[in-house]
Amino acid sequence: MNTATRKEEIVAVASSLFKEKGYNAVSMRDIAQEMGIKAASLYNHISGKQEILSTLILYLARKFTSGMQAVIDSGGTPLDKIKEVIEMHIDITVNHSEALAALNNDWMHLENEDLSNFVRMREDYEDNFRKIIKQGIEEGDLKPRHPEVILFSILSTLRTLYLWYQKRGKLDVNVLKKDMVAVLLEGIV
Amino acid sequence: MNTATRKEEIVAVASSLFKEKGYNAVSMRDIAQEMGIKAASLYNHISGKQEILSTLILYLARKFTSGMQAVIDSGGTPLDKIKEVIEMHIDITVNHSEALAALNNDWMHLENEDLSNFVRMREDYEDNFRKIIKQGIEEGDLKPRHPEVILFSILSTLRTLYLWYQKRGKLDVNVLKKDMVAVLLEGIV
DNA sequence: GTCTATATACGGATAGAC
DNA sequence: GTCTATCCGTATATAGAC
Repeated sequence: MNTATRKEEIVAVASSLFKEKGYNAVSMRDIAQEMGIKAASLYNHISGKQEILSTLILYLARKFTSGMQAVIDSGGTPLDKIKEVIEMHIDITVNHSEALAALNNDWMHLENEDLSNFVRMREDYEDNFRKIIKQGIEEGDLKPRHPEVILFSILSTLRTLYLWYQKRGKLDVNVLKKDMVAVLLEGIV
Repeated sequence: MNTATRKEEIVAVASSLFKEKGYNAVSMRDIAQEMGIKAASLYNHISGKQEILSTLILYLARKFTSGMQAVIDSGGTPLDKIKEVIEMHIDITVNHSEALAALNNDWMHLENEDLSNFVRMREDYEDNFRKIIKQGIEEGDLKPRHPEVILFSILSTLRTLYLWYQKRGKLDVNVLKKDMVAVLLEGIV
Protein backbone atom coordinates (compact mmCIF):
# COMPACT_ATOMS: atom_id res chain seq x y z
CA MET A 1 0.00 0.00 0.00
CA ASN A 2 1.80 3.14 -1.16
CA THR A 3 1.59 6.64 0.29
CA ALA A 4 -0.83 8.02 -2.27
CA THR A 5 -3.35 5.28 -1.58
CA ARG A 6 -2.92 5.63 2.16
CA LYS A 7 -3.65 9.34 1.92
CA GLU A 8 -6.78 8.66 -0.09
CA GLU A 9 -7.85 6.20 2.56
CA ILE A 10 -7.41 8.83 5.26
CA VAL A 11 -9.43 11.34 3.27
CA ALA A 12 -12.18 8.80 2.68
CA VAL A 13 -12.42 7.83 6.35
CA ALA A 14 -12.38 11.49 7.37
CA SER A 15 -15.14 12.31 4.87
CA SER A 16 -17.43 9.83 6.46
CA LEU A 17 -16.75 11.16 9.96
CA PHE A 18 -17.11 14.78 8.83
CA LYS A 19 -20.51 13.90 7.42
CA GLU A 20 -21.64 12.52 10.78
CA LYS A 21 -20.31 15.17 13.12
CA GLY A 22 -18.77 18.02 11.15
CA TYR A 23 -15.12 18.97 10.71
CA ASN A 24 -14.53 20.52 14.12
CA ALA A 25 -16.12 17.70 16.08
CA VAL A 26 -13.87 15.08 14.48
CA SER A 27 -10.42 14.68 16.00
CA MET A 28 -7.31 13.24 14.45
CA ARG A 29 -7.63 10.52 17.09
CA ASP A 30 -11.10 9.68 15.75
CA ILE A 31 -9.79 9.34 12.22
CA ALA A 32 -6.81 7.28 13.34
CA GLN A 33 -8.94 4.98 15.47
CA GLU A 34 -11.28 4.34 12.56
CA MET A 35 -8.21 3.24 10.56
CA GLY A 36 -6.79 1.11 13.34
CA ILE A 37 -3.67 3.22 13.89
CA LYS A 38 -2.55 6.01 16.23
CA ALA A 39 -3.08 9.69 15.51
CA ALA A 40 0.63 10.44 15.23
CA SER A 41 0.92 7.95 12.38
CA LEU A 42 -1.42 10.01 10.21
CA TYR A 43 1.25 12.68 9.91
CA ASN A 44 3.41 10.41 7.82
CA HIS A 45 0.84 10.75 5.05
CA ILE A 46 -0.65 14.19 5.46
CA SER A 47 0.66 17.47 6.82
CA GLY A 48 -2.30 18.02 9.15
CA LYS A 49 -6.04 18.13 9.57
CA GLN A 50 -6.35 21.12 7.28
CA GLU A 51 -4.85 19.21 4.39
CA ILE A 52 -7.52 16.54 4.72
CA LEU A 53 -10.25 19.15 4.51
CA SER A 54 -8.79 21.07 1.60
CA THR A 55 -7.97 17.92 -0.38
CA LEU A 56 -11.53 16.78 0.05
CA ILE A 57 -13.30 20.02 -0.73
CA LEU A 58 -11.14 21.32 -3.56
CA TYR A 59 -11.27 17.97 -5.33
CA LEU A 60 -15.06 18.13 -5.40
CA ALA A 61 -15.17 21.84 -6.19
CA ARG A 62 -13.03 21.20 -9.27
CA LYS A 63 -15.39 18.41 -10.31
CA PHE A 64 -18.33 20.80 -10.23
CA THR A 65 -16.35 23.49 -12.02
CA SER A 66 -15.30 21.22 -14.86
CA GLY A 67 -18.78 19.71 -15.00
CA MET A 68 -20.28 23.16 -15.41
CA GLN A 69 -17.75 23.98 -18.13
CA ALA A 70 -18.77 20.84 -20.01
CA VAL A 71 -22.41 21.92 -19.80
CA ILE A 72 -21.58 25.38 -21.10
CA ASP A 73 -19.63 23.85 -23.99
CA SER A 74 -22.36 21.38 -24.84
CA GLY A 75 -24.10 23.79 -27.18
CA GLY A 76 -27.66 22.92 -26.19
CA THR A 77 -30.53 25.26 -25.41
CA PRO A 78 -30.70 26.80 -21.92
CA LEU A 79 -33.29 24.18 -21.05
CA ASP A 80 -30.97 21.39 -22.18
CA LYS A 81 -28.21 22.89 -20.09
CA ILE A 82 -30.33 23.02 -16.95
CA LYS A 83 -31.17 19.36 -17.40
CA GLU A 84 -27.48 18.59 -17.81
CA VAL A 85 -26.63 20.48 -14.62
CA ILE A 86 -29.23 18.50 -12.68
CA GLU A 87 -27.90 15.23 -14.06
CA MET A 88 -24.32 16.23 -13.27
CA HIS A 89 -25.23 16.95 -9.66
CA ILE A 90 -26.93 13.61 -9.34
CA ASP A 91 -23.93 11.80 -10.82
CA ILE A 92 -21.52 13.50 -8.44
CA THR A 93 -23.85 12.87 -5.49
CA VAL A 94 -24.10 9.18 -6.28
CA ASN A 95 -20.34 8.83 -6.59
CA HIS A 96 -19.24 11.03 -3.70
CA SER A 97 -22.11 11.16 -1.24
CA GLU A 98 -19.87 11.00 1.84
CA ALA A 99 -17.66 13.91 0.85
CA LEU A 100 -20.46 16.29 -0.10
CA ALA A 101 -21.32 17.03 3.53
CA ALA A 102 -17.94 18.68 4.08
CA LEU A 103 -18.29 20.64 0.85
CA ASN A 104 -21.63 22.00 1.98
CA ASN A 105 -21.07 22.50 5.69
CA ASP A 106 -17.36 22.78 6.40
CA TRP A 107 -15.94 24.90 3.59
CA MET A 108 -15.74 27.89 5.96
CA HIS A 109 -13.04 26.08 7.91
CA LEU A 110 -10.68 26.21 4.96
CA GLU A 111 -7.78 28.62 5.40
CA ASN A 112 -6.01 31.24 3.30
CA GLU A 113 -5.82 30.56 -0.46
CA ASP A 114 -7.79 27.35 -0.12
CA LEU A 115 -10.70 29.33 1.25
CA SER A 116 -10.51 32.10 -1.32
CA ASN A 117 -10.09 29.65 -4.18
CA PHE A 118 -13.12 27.71 -3.06
CA VAL A 119 -15.27 30.79 -2.65
CA ARG A 120 -14.32 32.02 -6.08
CA MET A 121 -15.11 28.67 -7.70
CA ARG A 122 -18.45 28.59 -5.96
CA GLU A 123 -19.34 32.11 -7.02
CA ASP A 124 -18.32 31.39 -10.59
CA TYR A 125 -20.43 28.27 -10.56
CA GLU A 126 -23.51 30.15 -9.39
CA ASP A 127 -22.85 32.92 -11.90
CA ASN A 128 -22.69 30.46 -14.76
CA PHE A 129 -25.91 28.81 -13.66
CA ARG A 130 -27.55 32.22 -13.26
CA LYS A 131 -26.61 33.16 -16.82
CA ILE A 132 -28.13 29.99 -18.19
CA ILE A 133 -31.37 30.68 -16.34
CA LYS A 134 -31.54 34.29 -17.46
CA GLN A 135 -30.91 33.29 -21.05
CA GLY A 136 -33.67 30.68 -20.77
CA ILE A 137 -36.10 33.36 -19.59
CA GLU A 138 -35.06 35.77 -22.34
CA GLU A 139 -35.52 33.16 -25.02
CA GLY A 140 -38.92 32.22 -23.64
CA ASP A 141 -37.93 28.67 -22.68
CA LEU A 142 -38.56 29.42 -19.01
CA LYS A 143 -41.40 31.20 -17.27
CA PRO A 144 -40.56 34.80 -16.34
CA ARG A 145 -39.99 34.11 -12.64
CA HIS A 146 -37.42 35.86 -10.48
CA PRO A 147 -34.12 34.25 -11.64
CA GLU A 148 -32.73 34.14 -8.10
CA VAL A 149 -35.70 32.14 -6.89
CA ILE A 150 -35.25 29.65 -9.70
CA LEU A 151 -31.49 29.46 -9.16
CA PHE A 152 -31.60 28.80 -5.44
CA SER A 153 -34.63 26.56 -5.57
CA ILE A 154 -32.83 24.20 -7.93
CA LEU A 155 -29.40 24.55 -6.30
CA SER A 156 -30.75 24.00 -2.78
CA THR A 157 -32.39 20.78 -3.81
CA LEU A 158 -29.33 19.51 -5.67
CA ARG A 159 -26.89 20.49 -2.94
CA THR A 160 -28.73 18.62 -0.22
CA LEU A 161 -29.53 15.58 -2.29
CA TYR A 162 -26.68 13.72 -0.57
CA LEU A 163 -28.63 13.87 2.68
CA TRP A 164 -31.45 11.65 1.58
CA TYR A 165 -30.21 9.81 -1.51
CA GLN A 166 -28.75 7.06 0.65
CA LYS A 167 -31.52 7.04 3.21
CA ARG A 168 -34.09 6.25 0.54
CA GLY A 169 -31.94 3.38 -0.61
CA LYS A 170 -31.52 1.84 -3.97
CA LEU A 171 -33.28 4.41 -6.09
CA ASP A 172 -32.16 3.77 -9.65
CA VAL A 173 -30.03 6.69 -10.80
CA ASN A 174 -31.80 7.06 -14.12
CA VAL A 175 -35.21 7.02 -12.51
CA LEU A 176 -34.01 9.62 -10.00
CA LYS A 177 -32.71 11.85 -12.79
CA LYS A 178 -35.98 11.61 -14.67
CA ASP A 179 -38.13 12.35 -11.60
CA MET A 180 -35.87 15.14 -10.42
CA VAL A 181 -35.79 16.86 -13.79
CA ALA A 182 -39.56 16.56 -14.01
CA VAL A 183 -40.26 17.93 -10.53
CA LEU A 184 -37.73 20.76 -10.75
CA LEU A 185 -38.67 21.84 -14.26
CA GLU A 186 -42.36 21.07 -14.63
CA GLY A 187 -43.47 21.41 -11.02
CA ILE A 188 -45.93 19.19 -9.25
CA VAL A 189 -49.35 20.64 -10.03
CA MET B 1 -31.90 44.03 32.46
CA ASN B 2 -33.28 40.87 34.07
CA THR B 3 -32.02 37.32 33.77
CA ALA B 4 -34.56 36.17 31.20
CA THR B 5 -33.65 38.94 28.82
CA ARG B 6 -29.95 38.42 29.39
CA LYS B 7 -30.30 34.75 28.52
CA GLU B 8 -32.15 35.61 25.34
CA GLU B 9 -29.36 37.97 24.44
CA ILE B 10 -26.79 35.23 24.91
CA VAL B 11 -28.79 32.88 22.72
CA ALA B 12 -29.16 35.54 20.04
CA VAL B 13 -25.46 36.34 19.98
CA ALA B 14 -24.58 32.66 19.95
CA SER B 15 -27.01 32.03 17.06
CA SER B 16 -25.22 34.51 14.92
CA LEU B 17 -21.80 33.02 15.69
CA PHE B 18 -23.07 29.47 15.16
CA LYS B 19 -24.31 30.52 11.75
CA GLU B 20 -20.87 31.81 10.80
CA LYS B 21 -18.67 29.01 12.10
CA GLY B 22 -20.81 26.21 13.46
CA TYR B 23 -21.44 25.13 17.06
CA ASN B 24 -18.12 23.42 17.71
CA ALA B 25 -15.99 26.22 16.30
CA VAL B 26 -17.57 28.82 18.59
CA SER B 27 -16.15 29.03 22.11
CA MET B 28 -17.77 30.41 25.23
CA ARG B 29 -15.03 33.02 25.15
CA ASP B 30 -16.16 34.05 21.63
CA ILE B 31 -19.73 34.50 22.79
CA ALA B 32 -18.67 36.42 25.88
CA GLN B 33 -16.37 38.71 23.92
CA GLU B 34 -19.15 39.54 21.49
CA MET B 35 -21.24 40.60 24.49
CA GLY B 36 -18.44 42.59 26.09
CA ILE B 37 -18.14 40.37 29.17
CA LYS B 38 -15.95 37.45 30.30
CA ALA B 39 -16.78 33.81 29.63
CA ALA B 40 -17.25 32.99 33.30
CA SER B 41 -20.03 35.57 33.53
CA LEU B 42 -22.15 33.66 31.04
CA TYR B 43 -22.66 30.91 33.61
CA ASN B 44 -24.77 33.20 35.76
CA HIS B 45 -27.44 33.05 33.05
CA ILE B 46 -27.07 29.64 31.46
CA SER B 47 -25.90 26.27 32.71
CA GLY B 48 -23.47 25.71 29.85
CA LYS B 49 -22.90 25.72 26.12
CA GLN B 50 -25.29 22.83 25.61
CA GLU B 51 -28.17 24.82 27.07
CA ILE B 52 -27.62 27.55 24.52
CA LEU B 53 -27.83 25.06 21.69
CA SER B 54 -30.87 23.22 22.96
CA THR B 55 -32.76 26.41 23.84
CA LEU B 56 -32.15 27.65 20.34
CA ILE B 57 -32.98 24.51 18.42
CA LEU B 58 -35.95 23.26 20.43
CA TYR B 59 -37.58 26.68 20.36
CA LEU B 60 -37.51 26.63 16.58
CA ALA B 61 -38.44 22.98 16.28
CA ARG B 62 -41.57 23.67 18.35
CA LYS B 63 -42.41 26.56 16.06
CA PHE B 64 -42.31 24.28 13.04
CA THR B 65 -44.27 21.60 14.84
CA SER B 66 -47.07 23.94 15.88
CA GLY B 67 -47.02 25.57 12.45
CA MET B 68 -47.51 22.20 10.81
CA GLN B 69 -50.35 21.39 13.20
CA ALA B 70 -52.07 24.64 12.23
CA VAL B 71 -51.76 23.67 8.57
CA ILE B 72 -53.24 20.25 9.22
CA ASP B 73 -56.14 21.81 11.13
CA SER B 74 -56.79 24.43 8.45
CA GLY B 75 -59.14 22.18 6.56
CA GLY B 76 -57.99 23.12 3.07
CA THR B 77 -57.20 20.87 0.14
CA PRO B 78 -53.79 19.19 0.02
CA LEU B 79 -52.69 21.87 -2.43
CA ASP B 80 -53.80 24.62 -0.03
CA LYS B 81 -51.87 22.93 2.73
CA ILE B 82 -48.66 22.75 0.71
CA LYS B 83 -48.94 26.45 0.01
CA GLU B 84 -49.46 27.10 3.71
CA VAL B 85 -46.39 25.06 4.61
CA ILE B 86 -44.28 27.06 2.15
CA GLU B 87 -45.58 30.32 3.55
CA MET B 88 -44.97 29.18 7.12
CA HIS B 89 -41.35 28.34 6.32
CA ILE B 90 -40.85 31.73 4.74
CA ASP B 91 -42.36 33.49 7.77
CA ILE B 92 -40.12 31.61 10.20
CA THR B 93 -37.08 32.20 7.99
CA VAL B 94 -37.71 35.92 7.85
CA ASN B 95 -38.15 36.16 11.61
CA HIS B 96 -35.38 33.80 12.72
CA SER B 97 -32.83 33.67 9.93
CA GLU B 98 -29.83 33.62 12.28
CA ALA B 99 -31.00 30.69 14.35
CA LEU B 100 -31.94 28.45 11.43
CA ALA B 101 -28.31 27.61 10.69
CA ALA B 102 -27.95 25.80 14.01
CA LEU B 103 -31.24 23.99 13.47
CA ASN B 104 -30.04 22.70 10.13
CA ASN B 105 -26.37 22.04 10.80
CA ASP B 106 -25.80 21.60 14.52
CA TRP B 107 -28.74 19.54 15.75
CA MET B 108 -26.51 16.45 15.92
CA HIS B 109 -24.60 18.09 18.76
CA LEU B 110 -27.65 18.01 21.00
CA GLU B 111 -27.42 15.48 23.83
CA ASN B 112 -29.70 12.90 25.45
CA GLU B 113 -33.42 13.73 25.51
CA ASP B 114 -32.89 16.98 23.67
CA LEU B 115 -31.48 15.04 20.74
CA SER B 116 -34.14 12.37 20.75
CA ASN B 117 -36.92 14.92 21.15
CA PHE B 118 -35.62 16.91 18.23
CA VAL B 119 -35.24 13.90 15.98
CA ARG B 120 -38.75 12.77 16.77
CA MET B 121 -40.21 16.21 16.05
CA ARG B 122 -38.35 16.34 12.79
CA GLU B 123 -39.52 12.90 11.72
CA ASP B 124 -43.09 13.72 12.63
CA TYR B 125 -42.86 16.91 10.64
CA GLU B 126 -41.65 15.09 7.55
CA ASP B 127 -44.28 12.41 7.99
CA ASN B 128 -47.06 14.97 8.14
CA PHE B 129 -45.77 16.69 5.04
CA ARG B 130 -45.43 13.35 3.26
CA LYS B 131 -49.06 12.49 4.05
CA ILE B 132 -50.25 15.77 2.60
CA ILE B 133 -48.31 15.13 -0.60
CA LYS B 134 -49.58 11.57 -0.93
CA GLN B 135 -53.13 12.69 -0.40
CA GLY B 136 -52.65 15.37 -3.05
CA ILE B 137 -51.48 12.76 -5.52
CA GLU B 138 -54.36 10.41 -4.68
CA GLU B 139 -56.92 13.15 -5.14
CA GLY B 140 -55.39 14.15 -8.46
CA ASP B 141 -54.34 17.63 -7.29
CA LEU B 142 -50.68 16.74 -7.81
CA LYS B 143 -48.90 15.00 -10.65
CA PRO B 144 -48.13 11.35 -9.91
CA ARG B 145 -44.43 11.87 -9.20
CA HIS B 146 -42.43 9.95 -6.63
CA PRO B 147 -43.66 11.48 -3.30
CA GLU B 148 -40.17 11.41 -1.77
CA VAL B 149 -38.76 13.45 -4.64
CA ILE B 150 -41.49 16.04 -4.18
CA LEU B 151 -41.09 16.08 -0.41
CA PHE B 152 -37.35 16.59 -0.38
CA SER B 153 -37.29 18.93 -3.30
CA ILE B 154 -39.61 21.33 -1.50
CA LEU B 155 -38.12 20.79 1.97
CA SER B 156 -34.54 21.23 0.78
CA THR B 157 -35.39 24.55 -0.78
CA LEU B 158 -37.28 25.79 2.27
CA ARG B 159 -34.70 24.60 4.76
CA THR B 160 -31.85 26.44 3.08
CA LEU B 161 -33.77 29.58 2.32
CA TYR B 162 -32.11 31.28 5.29
CA LEU B 163 -28.78 31.07 3.45
CA TRP B 164 -29.71 33.43 0.68
CA TYR B 165 -32.75 35.35 1.88
CA GLN B 166 -30.50 37.92 3.55
CA LYS B 167 -27.86 37.96 0.86
CA ARG B 168 -30.40 38.94 -1.76
CA GLY B 169 -31.52 41.79 0.46
CA LYS B 170 -34.84 43.40 0.88
CA LEU B 171 -37.00 41.01 -1.08
CA ASP B 172 -40.58 41.76 -0.06
CA VAL B 173 -41.94 38.81 1.88
CA ASN B 174 -45.20 38.63 0.00
CA VAL B 175 -43.45 38.74 -3.36
CA LEU B 176 -41.10 36.02 -2.16
CA LYS B 177 -44.01 33.83 -1.07
CA LYS B 178 -45.76 34.28 -4.38
CA ASP B 179 -42.64 33.51 -6.44
CA MET B 180 -41.65 30.58 -4.27
CA VAL B 181 -45.08 28.98 -4.37
CA ALA B 182 -45.15 29.46 -8.13
CA VAL B 183 -41.70 27.97 -8.74
CA LEU B 184 -42.12 25.05 -6.36
CA LEU B 185 -45.64 24.14 -7.47
CA GLU B 186 -45.85 25.05 -11.13
CA GLY B 187 -42.21 24.62 -12.13
CA ILE B 188 -40.25 26.85 -14.41
CA VAL B 189 -40.96 25.57 -17.92
C1' DG C 1 5.11 3.12 8.65
C1' DT C 2 3.74 2.97 13.22
C1' DC C 3 4.66 3.50 17.85
C1' DT C 4 5.22 6.10 22.76
C1' DA C 5 5.99 10.26 24.89
C1' DT C 6 5.39 14.88 25.06
C1' DA C 7 5.08 19.98 23.91
C1' DT C 8 1.81 23.45 23.64
C1' DA C 9 -2.61 25.58 23.13
C1' DC C 10 -7.31 25.97 23.87
C1' DG C 11 -11.74 24.24 25.29
C1' DG C 12 -15.71 24.19 29.06
C1' DA C 13 -16.53 24.97 33.52
C1' DT C 14 -16.05 26.31 38.71
C1' DA C 15 -14.58 29.01 43.10
C1' DG C 16 -14.61 32.89 45.37
C1' DA C 17 -13.70 38.11 45.59
C1' DC C 18 -15.96 42.44 44.65
C1' DG D 1 -23.73 40.35 37.68
C1' DT D 2 -19.11 40.41 36.49
C1' DC D 3 -14.55 39.74 37.52
C1' DT D 4 -9.74 37.04 38.14
C1' DA D 5 -7.64 32.85 38.77
C1' DT D 6 -7.56 28.24 37.94
C1' DC D 7 -8.72 23.18 37.23
C1' DC D 8 -8.79 19.69 34.04
C1' DG D 9 -9.68 17.47 29.80
C1' DT D 10 -8.68 17.21 25.02
C1' DA D 11 -6.95 19.09 20.69
C1' DT D 12 -3.13 19.33 16.96
C1' DA D 13 1.27 18.41 16.12
C1' DT D 14 6.31 16.95 16.74
C1' DA D 15 10.51 14.08 18.27
C1' DG D 16 12.66 10.14 18.23
C1' DA D 17 12.70 4.90 19.04
C1' DC D 18 11.67 0.59 16.68
